[in-house]
Amino acid sequence: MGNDAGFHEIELIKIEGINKKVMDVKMAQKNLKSFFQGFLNKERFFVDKKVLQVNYSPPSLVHRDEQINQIASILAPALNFEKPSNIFIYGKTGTGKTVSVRHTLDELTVVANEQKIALKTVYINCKLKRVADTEYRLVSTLIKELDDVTIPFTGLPTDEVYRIFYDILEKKKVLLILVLDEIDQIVKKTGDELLYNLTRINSELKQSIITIVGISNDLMFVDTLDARIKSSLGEEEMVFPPYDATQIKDILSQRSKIAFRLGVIGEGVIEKCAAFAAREHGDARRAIDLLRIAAELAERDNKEKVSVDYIDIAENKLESDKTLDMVSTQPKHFQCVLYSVISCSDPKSSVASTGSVYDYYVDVCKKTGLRPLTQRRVSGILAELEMLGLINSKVVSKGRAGRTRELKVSIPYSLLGKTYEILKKSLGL
DNA sequence: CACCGTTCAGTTGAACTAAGCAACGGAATTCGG
DNA sequence: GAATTCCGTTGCTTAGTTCAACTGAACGGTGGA
Repeated sequence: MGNDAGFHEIELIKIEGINKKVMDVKMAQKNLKSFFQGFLNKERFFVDKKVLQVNYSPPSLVHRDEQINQIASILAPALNFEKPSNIFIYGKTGTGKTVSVRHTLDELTVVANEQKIALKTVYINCKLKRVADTEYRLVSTLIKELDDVTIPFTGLPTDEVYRIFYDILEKKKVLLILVLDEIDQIVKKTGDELLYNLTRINSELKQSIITIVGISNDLMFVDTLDARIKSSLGEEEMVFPPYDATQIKDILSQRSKIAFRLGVIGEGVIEKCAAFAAREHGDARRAIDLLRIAAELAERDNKEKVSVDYIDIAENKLESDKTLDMVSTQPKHFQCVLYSVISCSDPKSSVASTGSVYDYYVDVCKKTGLRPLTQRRVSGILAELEMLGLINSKVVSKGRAGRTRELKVSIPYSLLGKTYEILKKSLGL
């Protein structure tokens, strides 16, 4: 082969590199110490950061009293161990659906505990891949939440899993309030069998009761259901309207009072956050994230206070973190397909056709040693990527030139380069 | 020019397959008496 | 002889494959005005 010499050379360089690295590390460690000391001594922006995190449930919710009262009055019969109606809640992301439900359930649980009522609430997000994205997996996570019994992740008949669930419930004699967040996702993917089975179990239960609280972003969701299920399930429906800018402002000021040290939030910062988020169909979660990230960035830069400029930076970071994270956590083949879509996009119109993408994909697979999947599967993967919002597609017929999906990457242009790099690295190209 | 059948390049639904797993039941092995 | 271990069988889920029907607008041929 004759590359022995070269090999040694590389080794030598490596060793030299390591020596250099050791020195760097020593230096860095010295700096690191002072860095950490500085970190401690510095006046921190945050008093209680978790107030601004996603799963924080505030003690009181502004601008959702009406909805909370409604949920509460629907669920109140639970306190007499009577079955509350099932609820279906619709609304765009960040309109406070999840928080409101959680808040109400927390309060309800407190009262139920005082009254010694066996009330149990379980919250499951149906979108989570590999956790609750099929009927089997959802019921098995449900069981795990309920009784900490682990169900094998494959091998059992779904009926059996339902039976275990049924037995646990019957044994426990509880009133279970089951919150299924993003329920439209799982139904779209696996059909409405799940809902049917849950209602069926409910009618068979003698000792226990299940009430389902379904949360969906898709207003049309209920129309896609079978009429039988609709009638037995959609007993109560609620719609959460988006927040307007002033409401978001209220939410932000309420939270920032707890989260931040006094005076670190600059003039107009909250207003700007609110305006940004209101522009995006009143997404309060986004507004909160924006504020948090802006503060984090300002703090990192050793600023006195959070200024308005940081919100723009935060906006970019928020967007990029979200997409880049999503891209890097996809399975290999998904990444490969996405990479192909980006590569095949016509520089002018930025669209790609399925055929060219597939050819390119097969090439990429060969290069990376991946076994290429069939076109059918790739078609499915493209559909899933579209669900994730990474690409846009439209089926177009081009007459004699056949039919195809026009694929368009919907990753913002500013992130495309970075995304491309991540994909390349992850695929080993 | 209007109309209509053909054609292309995928799309999409359904049936099927392989891999990985659990439960079951019978055979083989071990063990204490 | 009873208890335990081992092993093959069966049946399940899930991801992916195979098969085939379906799609819809441009193309191109036909006939009528």
